[in-house]
Amino acid sequence: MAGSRLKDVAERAGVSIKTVSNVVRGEAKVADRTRERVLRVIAELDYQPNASARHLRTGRSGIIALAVPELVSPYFAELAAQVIAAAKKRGCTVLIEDTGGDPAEELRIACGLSDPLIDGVLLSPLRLDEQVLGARERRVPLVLLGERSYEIPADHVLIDNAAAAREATDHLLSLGRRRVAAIGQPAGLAHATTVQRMHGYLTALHAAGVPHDPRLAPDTREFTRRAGAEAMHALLALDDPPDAVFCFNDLLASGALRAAHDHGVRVPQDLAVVGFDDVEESRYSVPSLTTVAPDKGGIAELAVDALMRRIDAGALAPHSRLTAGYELVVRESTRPAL
Amino acid sequence: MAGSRLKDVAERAGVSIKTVSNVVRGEAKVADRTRERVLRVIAELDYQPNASARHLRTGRSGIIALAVPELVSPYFAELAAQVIAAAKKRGCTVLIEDTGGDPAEELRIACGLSDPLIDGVLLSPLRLDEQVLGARERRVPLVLLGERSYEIPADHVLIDNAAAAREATDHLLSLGRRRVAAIGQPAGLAHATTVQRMHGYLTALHAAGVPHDPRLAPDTREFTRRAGAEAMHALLALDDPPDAVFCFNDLLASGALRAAHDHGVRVPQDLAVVGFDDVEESRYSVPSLTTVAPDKGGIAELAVDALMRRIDAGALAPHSRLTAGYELVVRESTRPAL
DNA sequence: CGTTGCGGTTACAACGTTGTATCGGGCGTG
DNA sequence: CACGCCCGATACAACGTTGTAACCGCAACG
Repeated sequence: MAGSRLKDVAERAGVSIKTVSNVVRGEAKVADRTRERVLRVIAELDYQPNASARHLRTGRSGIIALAVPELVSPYFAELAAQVIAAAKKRGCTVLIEDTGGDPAEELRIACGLSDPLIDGVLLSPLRLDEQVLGARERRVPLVLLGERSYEIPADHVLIDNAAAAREATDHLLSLGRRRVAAIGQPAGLAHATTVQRMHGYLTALHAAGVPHDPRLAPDTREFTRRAGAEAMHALLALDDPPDAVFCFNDLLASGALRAAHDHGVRVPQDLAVVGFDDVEESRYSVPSLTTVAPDKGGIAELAVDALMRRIDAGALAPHSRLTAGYELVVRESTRPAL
Repeated sequence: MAGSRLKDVAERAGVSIKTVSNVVRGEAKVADRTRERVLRVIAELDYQPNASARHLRTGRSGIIALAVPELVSPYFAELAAQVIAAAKKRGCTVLIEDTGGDPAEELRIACGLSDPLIDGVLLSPLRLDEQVLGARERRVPLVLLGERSYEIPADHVLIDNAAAAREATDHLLSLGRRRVAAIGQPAGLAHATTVQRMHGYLTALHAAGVPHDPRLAPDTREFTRRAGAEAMHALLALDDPPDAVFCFNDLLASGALRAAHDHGVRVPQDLAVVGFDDVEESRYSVPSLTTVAPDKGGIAELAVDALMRRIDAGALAPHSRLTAGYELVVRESTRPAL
């Protein structure tokens, strides 16, 4: 039955409630004979622990929240799926929040949500100012996903965006391209991740002795297909348009491919394109997209582990900075046709 | 402070715990003067009700689960975002589960998850057999998303898949195409939604006097880009290949576009393509995709409303069958180039 | 033979909330 | 002036779980 409690099991097994509780959690010592009997009754009654009562007593709910800027963005959807899997492996459930990239919403979540049921939060902040974040009052265990520009008191999991961006740009340069554009430089104040990618891009250009033309790194409002298409459109309207472009994510790249097509520009012959994220659709686009593939599974595992450590350790333990891997996946958008 | 309880508020306001509880929920009568005083203290202490304690007492947690076959599938990600928004509007939170399309997992979820914390479940079953579902024991309030072939005792929200599929096929026929293929017919036993779409496709062919060629509706393992590409590949290898194809979702269509490109087949000139779902990427693919756009917002609203009614009404209330709208969006993949 | 120690078990209280029953006092009525 | 009534507020118990401390019987030890 659905509504069976420790008490029911205890009565039927002829032991005390606490003994059943001990068996369920495998904590204290229980004689083998007793354990077997209890386990049998548990199976018979299909006993399921009541999460709320447990939480009320222990302060642990086994629920963590994952807050992403946009769930409809394929990268975050893929990441969310990985986080759910990683959490399940560790016996907890994930509650997904969609901040819409709104800083107020992000702060609300960093402060523990409306819901005090949450054990901890994985936050992928888009625009949230790091200093505001550092000053937050309610200290819900928190792990940040993504690079941070400032030193802030929180664990975070990241990939080496600068190195990855440099590798992507190097790849374009190695094809002999010299007018290498970048799409993803934000109009206003910079998101830390973006800064890193821009930095990697500039470093690669510099190392190759290619001067940086600011017109090749147009301002980009958002990380969407539309914005990518608009930026590409503008780049192709230049007197001396680029022969390669590094897009800061795959959505931008997807929009860029689309715009190139509209202009009759051939990819990769006239324009080589590299993205970032390796979302699934990039393998099937026309042409398929060369992209930096962050190890999403690794990010999820590291993040969930870090959060669980933080939950156990309290706010005092030192903050960690964990780095996951990445890989440049070369596909048609930078490979000469056969 | 974070940890303030009814008791703290009560002491500070000089009233009993129960009075504070009454003020918080606005249930029983409280004198205006008392209410004001209590509200002021609540604000001062930033009191937040403890969800677990409340749930323990009332049996309501304010958390509903949404179970989808694959969160990484853009359609489900977009739907999930809509559901989260609809639930937030009604003051509850959504816990997302990824069943991986596994019938056992789907059944587990339909039976109330491992987590009895959940008030109710929105389930989008992929392969779960309806009769098994009807026989489930634990009656967690449940609303199904998607068409059901059998009469089963559960609320469900759907769109008229047969009519939508017919409209999509009619559109292809109206372009003068006569060898209209369909991608999405499953190999094994049929998913209800798929049956409906197949039915709509056949109805349209029949109404137009076009004979049905079974070779034009190849078996499809999964609803993925890869499967779409494979199916299209097979179709284009026929002696008399199709001049149009209706794909049962946008992922299949995306794969089909990709395969057409690989074969040097031009879309829409040589092959017109229609998808289903209207996921965002379909607006930006090359060529952009004509597709059936279900009203995802409407589906989410209807589903959450239905679930909340079910939670309130108990298992006894009659089951409802709610229909959301859809729309055929015509884009480049069926529109002659300018 | 009494004491100590220990493995196994139990009783009890608490977590924060809400439903039920009760209480007190001011008011209108007989 | 005594009575009953109703509004507003309160005390208490319960929801299902777990931490703490106590308990019991038995073996080993002094």
